[in-house]
Amino acid sequence: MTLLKAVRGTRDLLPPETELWNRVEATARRVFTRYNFGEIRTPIFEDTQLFARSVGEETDIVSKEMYTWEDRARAQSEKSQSLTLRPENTAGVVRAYIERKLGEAGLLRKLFYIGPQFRRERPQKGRYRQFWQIGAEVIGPPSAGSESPLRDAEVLEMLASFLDELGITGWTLVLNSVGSSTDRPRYIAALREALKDKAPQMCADCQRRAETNPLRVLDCKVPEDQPIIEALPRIADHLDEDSKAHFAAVLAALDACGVPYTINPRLVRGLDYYTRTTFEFTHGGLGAQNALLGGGRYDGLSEMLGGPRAPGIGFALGLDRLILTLQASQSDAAPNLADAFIAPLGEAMNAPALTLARELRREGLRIELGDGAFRLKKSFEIGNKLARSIILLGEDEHRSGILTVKNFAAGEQVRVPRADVARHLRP
RNA sequence: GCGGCUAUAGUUCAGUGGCAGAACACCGGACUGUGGCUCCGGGUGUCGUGGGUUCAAAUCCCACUAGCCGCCCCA
Repeated sequence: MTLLKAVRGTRDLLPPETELWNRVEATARRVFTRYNFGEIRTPIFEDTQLFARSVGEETDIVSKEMYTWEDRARAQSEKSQSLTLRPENTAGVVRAYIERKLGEAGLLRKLFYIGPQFRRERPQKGRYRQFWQIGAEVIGPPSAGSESPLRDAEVLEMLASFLDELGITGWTLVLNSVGSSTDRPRYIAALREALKDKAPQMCADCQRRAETNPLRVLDCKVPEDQPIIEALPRIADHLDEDSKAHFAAVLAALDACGVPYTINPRLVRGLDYYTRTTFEFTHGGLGAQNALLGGGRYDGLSEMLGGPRAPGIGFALGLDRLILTLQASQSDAAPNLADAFIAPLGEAMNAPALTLARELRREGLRIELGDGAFRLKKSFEIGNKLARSIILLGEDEHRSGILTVKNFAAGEQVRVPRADVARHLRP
C-alpha cells in the first residue's frame, strides 16, 4: 500500500516549533490589542469572484495560483458556485466589512487576523502552498479619518514595535506611494505608452510584464534593462497634490516617532487594489523570499467590491518566514522540561500515581506520568529526558504519605510530605 | 509554470557494478528501589517510487514523486 504523505507544499508543525508559533501569535495579539485592534476570523473559502475582483484577474495569484473548485449543486433549484481557498485575507475582511455593514457606526474598524492562506505555487523554503499570515486592516468611512496619513504611520509604527518586541533585528522598512485610485490608472497608462517603444529592447520577462502588469517592469533586476527603466515615467511625477501631501505626511510622522525607513520609488505591489502608500519589511537571510511582510493602502477596494466608500490600509505578514527568521537568529533553546516525572513502582501504584498527578496538575505543575510496568532504571532514564525531577511512588510512599523526590540536575534526593510536594517542585 | 542540485537507518552522512555501512540516537543486559559516566550485546532499512540494462544494481539508463536552490511571482 502506498504510504500517504502530506501533499506537496503542506507540512506538519510539531513541538517544539509550535511553541515558537504560539509565542509569535501571542505577541501579535498582545501588541495589536494595545492599538485597539480586534480579531476577525473570516471563512477559509470564499466565492471565487471575490478574489478575481479585488486581487485582480491579471495577477499571477488569480490567473494561476488559486485552489478553485466548482461546488456542486445539491438541488435542481440550486446553482453550482465557483469557490476558492483564500489566497490572502484582505479581500475577505473587506467583504465582511461590506456585508456586515461595519462602517455604519461611523467609526474606524481595526481588525487583525491570524490564519492559513493557500496558493498553488512551486514550494520552496519559506514558501508553502498552505502558508500562514498575520494581518491587520484599518478601514472605515472617510468621516472617521480612514484616509488620514496618520493611520498609515500608526500601522507602520505598530509593525516596527511588533518586530522589535519579537526580538527581530536587522529589518528594513521600504516605502513608496503608487498614487491615488485615479493617479494609479493614469500612471499605468503612461507606463504602457512608454513601454510600447521600449519593451521590445528589454528582457523577455519585461516584454511579458509590459502587457500583463506594467508596474512590475519597474521591479526588473536584469542589469541591461536598468537604463531603460530609469528613463521610464516615474510614479512620483504622476501623483496628484493630495497624494504627494499624503505621502509627505506619512514620512513626517515616521520621522517624528523615530521609525527608520528607506524610500524605493520602484516598490510596486502585485495586487490590483493598492493605492498611495505601499510598503514592505524585508529581512536578509531569507534567500529569494526576503519580504517578511507587505501591505499598503486600498482606498478603492470596498467600492470595487460594490460596497460604500471605505478607504483602508493593512498588511500581511508571512508567518512561515517570520518563524524562519526567528529560528535563525536565536540559539537552540533548552528543552522544555516538565516539572516532575511520577514513577509508580509496580502496576499496583498506577492508580495512586494518576491521583497524585491529578493533584499536582491542579496545582498548575507540568507533570509527566510514567508506568508501574517500567523498571525503575527505565523510569529514571525517561524521567531524566522529560522532567526536572522524579517522584517515586512505591508501597512505602503510598502508605506513609512521604514521597521520594529527586532533582536530576542536583542529584539530590529528599523525602517530602505529600502536601508539600507541589511547593517543593515549584521553580 | 521554467532551469539546476539532491533523495541510503530515527538523525547527519559514507558506500560509483559483487553479502547494506559509520557516528550519534534507540532497544536489551551488567544493575528486580536510582538517571547521567562506563562496559557488553542488538541494525531498528520497501537504499524516494515504478520500469529498464546486467549473471549480479544503492551504484548504470528512463520515467515519476518529493525536497532544496535560482527564476517567475509573492508574505
